[in-house]
Amino acid sequence: MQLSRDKIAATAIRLADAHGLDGLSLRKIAKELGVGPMRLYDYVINKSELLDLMVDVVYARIAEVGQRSGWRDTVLAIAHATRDAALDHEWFSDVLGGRPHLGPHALAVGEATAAALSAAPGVRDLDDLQRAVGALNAFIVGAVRREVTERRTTRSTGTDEAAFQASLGPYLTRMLNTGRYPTVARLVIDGAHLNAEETFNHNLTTVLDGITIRRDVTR
Amino acid sequence: MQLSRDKIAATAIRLADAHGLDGLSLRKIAKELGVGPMRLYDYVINKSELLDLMVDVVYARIAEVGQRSGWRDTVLAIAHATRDAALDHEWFSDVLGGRPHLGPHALAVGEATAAALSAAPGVRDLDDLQRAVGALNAFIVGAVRREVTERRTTRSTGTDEAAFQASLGPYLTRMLNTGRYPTVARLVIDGAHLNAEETFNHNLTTVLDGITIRRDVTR
DNA sequence: GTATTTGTGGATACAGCGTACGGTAGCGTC
DNA sequence: GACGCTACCGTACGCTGTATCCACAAATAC
Repeated sequence: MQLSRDKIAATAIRLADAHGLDGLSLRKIAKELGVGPMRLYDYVINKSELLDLMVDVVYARIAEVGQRSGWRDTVLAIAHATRDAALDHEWFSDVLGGRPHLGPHALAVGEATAAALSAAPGVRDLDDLQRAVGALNAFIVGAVRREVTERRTTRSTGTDEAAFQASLGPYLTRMLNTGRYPTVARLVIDGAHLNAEETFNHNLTTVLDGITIRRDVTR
Repeated sequence: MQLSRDKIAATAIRLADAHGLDGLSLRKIAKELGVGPMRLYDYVINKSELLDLMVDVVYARIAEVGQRSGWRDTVLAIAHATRDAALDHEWFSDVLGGRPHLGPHALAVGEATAAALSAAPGVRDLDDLQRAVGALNAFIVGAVRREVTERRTTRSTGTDEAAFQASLGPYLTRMLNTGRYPTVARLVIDGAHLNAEETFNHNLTTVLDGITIRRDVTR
């Protein structure tokens, strides 16, 4: 079977989906492909480039959502596609924001985002656009990371409250019982019921609202 | 010289500051402390716990900003302290949002943030607070990561335009010259002049504005 | 004072990692 | 037939986190 960058990236993604980024090694990818580890270096400069490749494959999927009718719908679609991609490929969130995304599909997503935002009210010039893109991307990166991290811990601890109490509880409940973190305690105890997607949606709206507000004093 | 968790964490932080998280190893920390690598395991369960330790030391510094007069000043102070800390300890941004922050000082920062936000207009109940904290933290995490990543690439490529063109240019300019990314191209070419701190400030205001808006239809 | 237990620091070892390097087999060209 | 070139391959190096064993010193028991 003939190797190729695409095939290598595809199996790397499959392995990373299954065992996380830490569990991913060139040796395992090579073994999965039935070749020696060094064969991969004929197609890829080093592991970091392979990661870039994997990332851009994911961006390709995000870029598929294409253009919607209005700027807001487009932004919403891209944001949700990014979130969906990160939930399918949790390792993606580990890399989000941590390296420049310069692959062709990543650039396509960036272009679509920027083009949409440039049509938003409150985005008057290039500086506004620069900042709007920054704010939106920052939120998406942070929100997705947060959600994936949360999902991982609840998966490792178990979903029900009893298991949670048993694993993180001893330390965390002791901490919260000190009374030094009353607000956090209330959030932890009472706040678990919120739907993740709804929260993402709501906060995305929050950020977009902030962007589209015309402020008189801009700083 | 007597070892301690604090001393280990301190030297680990120093090494990580100097050589990044990838360049950090238990062996190097031990050598720096003049002991065998296995000694560290008397104070720390594994490398991951050491990382948690390091993270909480940084949060201690962030927590120092304490309470300001109004909720907004408090939030601004915490956000800026987080940014400052990440710029001083770039590895901190690699970890931001990627693992639960449950150390005492991290909880203190979370408490201060949540307490401040609970006094913000537009935050009416616990659900609002939960979402506001999420939105704010997401933005901070994303913005800080973005800034550190950007700083790293400009450092590795060189700051002036010529060096940039030489290192990333061949690929990136070729990409941008395809004409498929016109908006991104304009941003890259024209947008480098913005001050980072100002941008952070501006976007932070944007997010806070979004939070404090009272929306009639909340979803 | 001697014997025995206990704890503390060190050295060694293992499995796995990314990747540098040297060798070999096939093949087109003189 | 000889040669250089290219595509493949296995081996090897230095590094990682960490488990395990071992020596020695201090403390306790008789």
